[in-house]
Amino acid sequence: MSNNDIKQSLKLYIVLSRANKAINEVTNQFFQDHGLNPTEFAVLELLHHKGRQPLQQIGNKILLASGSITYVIDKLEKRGYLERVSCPSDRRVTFAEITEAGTEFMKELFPEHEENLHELLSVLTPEEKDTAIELLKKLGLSIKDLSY
Amino acid sequence: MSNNDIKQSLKLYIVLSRANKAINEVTNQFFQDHGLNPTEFAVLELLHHKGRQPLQQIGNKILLASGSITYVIDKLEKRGYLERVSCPSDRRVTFAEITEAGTEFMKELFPEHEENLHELLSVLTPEEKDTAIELLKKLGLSIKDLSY
DNA sequence: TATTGTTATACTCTATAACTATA
DNA sequence: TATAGTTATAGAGTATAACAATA
Repeated sequence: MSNNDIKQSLKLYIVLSRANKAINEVTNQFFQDHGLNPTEFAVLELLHHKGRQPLQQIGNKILLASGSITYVIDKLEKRGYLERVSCPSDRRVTFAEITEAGTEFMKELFPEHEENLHELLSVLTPEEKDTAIELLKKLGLSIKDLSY
Repeated sequence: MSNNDIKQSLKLYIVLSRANKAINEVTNQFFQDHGLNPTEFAVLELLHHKGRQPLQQIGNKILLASGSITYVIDKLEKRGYLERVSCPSDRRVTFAEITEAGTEFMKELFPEHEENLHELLSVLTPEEKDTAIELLKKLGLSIKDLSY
């Protein structure tokens, strides 16, 4: 493997990092303008799109320890965006369920989030986006596989 | 603009985020194995490749407030990887300069970092990497422009 | 007056460990 | 015994504001 191949990989890493960072700066600011941090948005998005979830599973999906989940869920519950619901069949389990207010909030927020992203990515044609999606998907899956 | 275009952009955002996250999990672990966090690696990399820098400018380049820069530079100085050098022509200014030990450290670390990345990206052919570089570079630059 | 860097302080987020209650 | 969630606690990293030295 040549030195040029190494440099090419480094270059790809740099442009990938920069593109990701540039997008995140915009989306994180958007979340913050609406009183959320990225973790909180991730939780609300999960509950909004996938329905109520046991706290444990939320922690697994967004990679957060149980004590940290309690903290995040507390904050969102205090703001009225979700509520805790006991599981009748297993009384150890608590679901987080998005409230009416939380649903309204996400119905407003999520399409705006999508449009922000669409605008940020507008320099690429639909064909270029398909190409990028294919390459990045292959890359992401491959790296996940390598990690196991 | 159609709903499908919006969904395509969302999809691109998701695969981009995931690929980036997958890479960062590996590189951050690599940094941590060598006693550094990503910010500290970024500072050392800057000094290693671009030479000594006024503290203020380091803060600008890696987006850190002046009080936080003092904290990071303190930590790296205590480990012997850099030292503070007064600027003779403007006595308000302090440079951070990488030491011999820091240089040796980076001469060992950086090629290993590059090889790790190369392996992580090995699922893509050189041609695919060139395509990805071109698209992501265009994307990153365009978003930066949109922010101003 | 403006700028550089330091100090002191506080805050946010996350992890860990001990605990309670269920299973 | 094992699991779900809470509580208490600690730590890392960052930001802010007040400050001293210098321009």
